[in-house]
Amino acid sequence: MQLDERKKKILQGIIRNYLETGEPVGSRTISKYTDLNLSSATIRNEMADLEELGYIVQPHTSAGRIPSDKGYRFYVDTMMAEKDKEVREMKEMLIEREDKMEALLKQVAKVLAQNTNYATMISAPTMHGNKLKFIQLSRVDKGQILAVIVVEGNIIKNHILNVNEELDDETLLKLNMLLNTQLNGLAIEEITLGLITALKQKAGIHGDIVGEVLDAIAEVIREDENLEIYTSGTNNIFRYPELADQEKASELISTFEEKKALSALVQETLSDENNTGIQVYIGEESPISNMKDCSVVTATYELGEGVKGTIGIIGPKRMDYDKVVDTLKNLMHQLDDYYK
Amino acid sequence: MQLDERKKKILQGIIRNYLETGEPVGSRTISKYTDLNLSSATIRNEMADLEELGYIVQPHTSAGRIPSDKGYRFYVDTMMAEKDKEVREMKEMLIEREDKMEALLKQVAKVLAQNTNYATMISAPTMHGNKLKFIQLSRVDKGQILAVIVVEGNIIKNHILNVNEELDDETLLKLNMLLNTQLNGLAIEEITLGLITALKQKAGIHGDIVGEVLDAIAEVIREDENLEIYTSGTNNIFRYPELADQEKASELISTFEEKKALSALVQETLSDENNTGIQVYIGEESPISNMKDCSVVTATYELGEGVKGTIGIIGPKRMDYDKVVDTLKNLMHQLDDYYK
DNA sequence: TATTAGCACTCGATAAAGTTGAGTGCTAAC
DNA sequence: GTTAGCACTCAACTTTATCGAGTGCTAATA
Repeated sequence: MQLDERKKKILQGIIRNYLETGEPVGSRTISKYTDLNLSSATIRNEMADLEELGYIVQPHTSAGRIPSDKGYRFYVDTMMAEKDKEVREMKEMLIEREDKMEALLKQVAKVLAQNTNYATMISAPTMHGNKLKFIQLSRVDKGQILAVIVVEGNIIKNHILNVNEELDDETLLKLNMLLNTQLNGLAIEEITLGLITALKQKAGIHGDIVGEVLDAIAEVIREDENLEIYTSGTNNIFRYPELADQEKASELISTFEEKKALSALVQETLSDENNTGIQVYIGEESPISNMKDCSVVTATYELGEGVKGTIGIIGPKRMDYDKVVDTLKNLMHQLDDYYK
Repeated sequence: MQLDERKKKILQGIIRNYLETGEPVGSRTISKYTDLNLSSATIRNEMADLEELGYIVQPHTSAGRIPSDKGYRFYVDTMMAEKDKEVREMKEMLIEREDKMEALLKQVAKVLAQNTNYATMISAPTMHGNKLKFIQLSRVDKGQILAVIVVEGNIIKNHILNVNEELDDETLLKLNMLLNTQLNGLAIEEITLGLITALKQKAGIHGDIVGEVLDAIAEVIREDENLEIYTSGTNNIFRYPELADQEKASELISTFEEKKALSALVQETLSDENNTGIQVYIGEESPISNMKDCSVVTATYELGEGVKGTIGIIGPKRMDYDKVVDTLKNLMHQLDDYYK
């Protein structure tokens, strides 16, 4: 049995209606709701077929039908390339520019949550494959050296080193020269053990400090691995009764708080090769088991030169996929423009 | 009518029992629970008195009694200066040192939440009254200058300035010298308009850049005003049925997410003059209206020289005040040791 | 052959009625 | 002052009844 045009229309009607109301959809509703002019009895027959095909399910014997994961998948896959809604409000809100990446990301998460009424997350861009742009050592105190490390994409990391020896200005200058000439322009992966040894040797008696700086750089990478994730709109889950019961809500909220779990989602999204930009995970498809009752829509944004991050929207399975996808697309263009 | 010794014992019994069970406490329970050897009838008489005095209330006619805010207040005020429990586990967890303040604070919030089973928050230390320690301008790119600002307490802020003019190394060095000699050691409040004008004049044609750096410093302060707050254990509120219904949970969770509201709490705590270190807000006493069904215990920590922050524990009114206070005291010692 | 009207049936949701039991206040006796 | 005893209260829970949206199936219709 195949999905003919009429079945598609009915399925679409069921899903649309369910997205709106969150209640199981009965045959009579569809009979009136669609422009097919069929009686409820006919619809019932078709619905029985659709159920057999696995697109819809009955929560209990005498109830209407709700979409199965397969049904949602069908809907998302086939019926989504149309609309072009305005998200002007968002544009305006984003215009309050923020120079700091962190603040910007938080802002994005917030605006997105407000706009969609779903929970949102955004990961800070990882600097995988990125190049060191600048290193600066400064003495801030006796025995304390501040190392500032700038990576392409203007991601800045600070690190304070405690040193025993007193360093005079001249030595510091030399060390700075050395580090910058040797390391700038290198991708983090390119800093090999051989290079490190050579560097230490050149630094002579101050090899220790060079070692510490390199450790700091390594730490920057390590830190980058358990990446920063900002969330917002967590309490939106209470808008959807199917997620709002205590057990589920508690689970979801702790998932949001414990960013580690979310990073699985980020990794999954970033690692996808044939990435068209936007992905939809429905129910069990999600890499996070706690989200089996949710759908997750993710997008990858890029701030030039491989600096990539992920935006995610988490809501009930009956989320408004059209709107969410549009919103994300729009947002990605915004970000592109922003870091032009 | 006054609280005699027996009434105190009964009140204490009621509160203790209620803290444990969360259920209204009846006269028979107290009759058995305490070592007073009184019948339930006598207890009933005493309980009627305690109710009249406002220390306990009946949720409905034929139920046991629960403590009123006044009852909790009495309990907290009088019965809290004794115990000395071990919080060894926490000590161990904290030993995994983190060099970055931010990570440390997050860690503290998390450990605290795990230890107490309440929701926790911690504010990053404000640098009110603090002194500039070090300023460094570096060229990271054509037309891009990185300004690193270090304040006492080793709080580091980065700021990228976009400049039109090309700056050569020598000029940069001069500017660095100028800024450091003129500004280092000054409290942020001491940078007056007069000083700014003088600085710009000295910088000559590069006055603009000095202006921008000062703006950045100003921004550091501004940023400091809407301070960083880290939270953890939000989902612990689901452990307490009296907070876990949808409406309350949703409100509380959005309060936690919207850090602005929490900052009211921080301000309140920090501004309290006769601060003995730990404060308890019961129900309506809290500066955050959404928390009228909670109790909040706050502590002020200090990392030397006026760098102060706030730790807060938010739970139900029937929270285990003894344990929480102990834990906080202990933690404050830890932090003291840490930044000795 | 596809569609539809009709009907008996199912079953969650809601309401109504009944039951239980912890807890109270009051009184009278100790 | 303390306590035993008793009638009373009332939230919580259980049981029963009712309702109605929705179904599957059958037979009639176009």
